[in-house]
Amino acid sequence: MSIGDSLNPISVNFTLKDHTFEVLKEAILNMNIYHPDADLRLDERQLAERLAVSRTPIREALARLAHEGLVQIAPRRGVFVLRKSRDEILQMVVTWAALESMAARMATKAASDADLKALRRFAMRHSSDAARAELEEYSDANIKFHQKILELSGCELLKTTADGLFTHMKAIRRRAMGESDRARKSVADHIEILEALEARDADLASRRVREHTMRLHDHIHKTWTRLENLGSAKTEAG
Amino acid sequence: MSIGDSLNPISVNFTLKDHTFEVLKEAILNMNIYHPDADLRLDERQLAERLAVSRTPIREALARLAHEGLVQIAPRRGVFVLRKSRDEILQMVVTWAALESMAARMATKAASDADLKALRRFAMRHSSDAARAELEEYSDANIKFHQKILELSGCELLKTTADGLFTHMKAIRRRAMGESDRARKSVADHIEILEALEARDADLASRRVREHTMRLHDHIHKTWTRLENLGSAKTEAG
DNA sequence: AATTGGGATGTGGTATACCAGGTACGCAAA
DNA sequence: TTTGCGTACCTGGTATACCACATCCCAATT
Repeated sequence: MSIGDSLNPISVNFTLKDHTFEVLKEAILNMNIYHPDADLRLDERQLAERLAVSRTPIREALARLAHEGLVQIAPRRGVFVLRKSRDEILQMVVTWAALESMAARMATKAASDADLKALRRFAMRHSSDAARAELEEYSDANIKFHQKILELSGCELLKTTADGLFTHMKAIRRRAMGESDRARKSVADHIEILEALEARDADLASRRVREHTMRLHDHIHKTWTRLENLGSAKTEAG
Repeated sequence: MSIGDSLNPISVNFTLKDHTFEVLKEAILNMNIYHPDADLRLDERQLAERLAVSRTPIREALARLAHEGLVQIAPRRGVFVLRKSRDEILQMVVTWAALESMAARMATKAASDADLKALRRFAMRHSSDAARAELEEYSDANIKFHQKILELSGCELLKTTADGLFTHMKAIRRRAMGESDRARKSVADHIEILEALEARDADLASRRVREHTMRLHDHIHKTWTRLENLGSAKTEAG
């Protein structure tokens, strides 16, 4: 045994551009973009100064954010955080449903029994006291359940593509979870999805995932008439 | 009715970055990246000089290409055109199937009778002589048919997301079209999809689109054992 | 002859200066 | 008071210089 056995390559791929991207993304997600008089303008020079880097990495990070749909770059006018309209959110839910239902279909073949057992264990952890559980916590677990299905499909691209929507879905699901009796119903749905997966029934698993997500779609369609309310929770709490 | 109704903002968003992106993308797609000794390295400075712009717009274009998966940027080592493995191509087909089958489902509700009539007219145009038709031409029509379905879903995000895969799918479909009896079978599939749409049968339309695309998946899975052959057609022709 | 260490060279990463287009505001004229 | 215009300033777009790291080559050493 040589010393090399315990040595792994150091992460050498660190770039300011990537770091800046993460920081900005986090900042945007944590700011209340739906507050009526929130400041949505991002100034390249100001950000550069604030993060103590030059404009170059800032610009590349902003370009990436623009590609992900978080900001809009208006040439010579400014960079603005993008408010999602209700319709855009609905489209994201539909697209998510498309990806995850296909993932479920494939998972009935690709996932091992051990995988499904682990998934069931994970889902059950929150089944008994979902209503009383901390919403924030359950919401995270909820998201994770859906991501797990995407992983179990064995198709990385499905997950990667969904991850692009993940940022938005996280906020959406959290918001919707607190409404009416959705948390309890959600748990029941998850169990049914699990059973379909365990039965290796591709059509059924696919359908249940789709219908589960589309219920979120319908819920948003009915209740989120004005999007400005999206960010109000945080505002009122603070 | 005011004059404003017929006035759209003039395209003032021309930037070198965008233009560079298009040019590079076109160039990459037209080069035979699967040729065993193709030069896959892209040099920022060389490209800048060749296109008579500075490195800045080149870099932003390359970053975008990297995000789309066409190139890989290795810090301080170089930018390389990415060869897709068979497995990655298969994943793209699966993801495409997920998006388009959902689109078909929605199209059964969102598309107007006139839309479907136009789609049928379009599909029929190549039905009679698909086998004899110029493959290149039919392949384009084939892609267009699928894109139309995505459009008819009324969900822009579905189409946008699929467009990200479009670049690759185009090459894949074209390559696969010339093999065995796929062209003729493809036409028959399209007609069946159309009939499901016209019957406003969401489940059926969704299933037929999925199975149609997954047939492409299976075909590739079986026949494309070595990916280097992907680019050989052009090489042999030239 | 094989190995190794250092420097030359090339690459993308970053910082910065400058440019052109866009906005806003104030002043002047009607 | 309203309208028109001009200017000052602000923004992102672009060009360019410099930096740190990766690689390759060659000479010095064993």
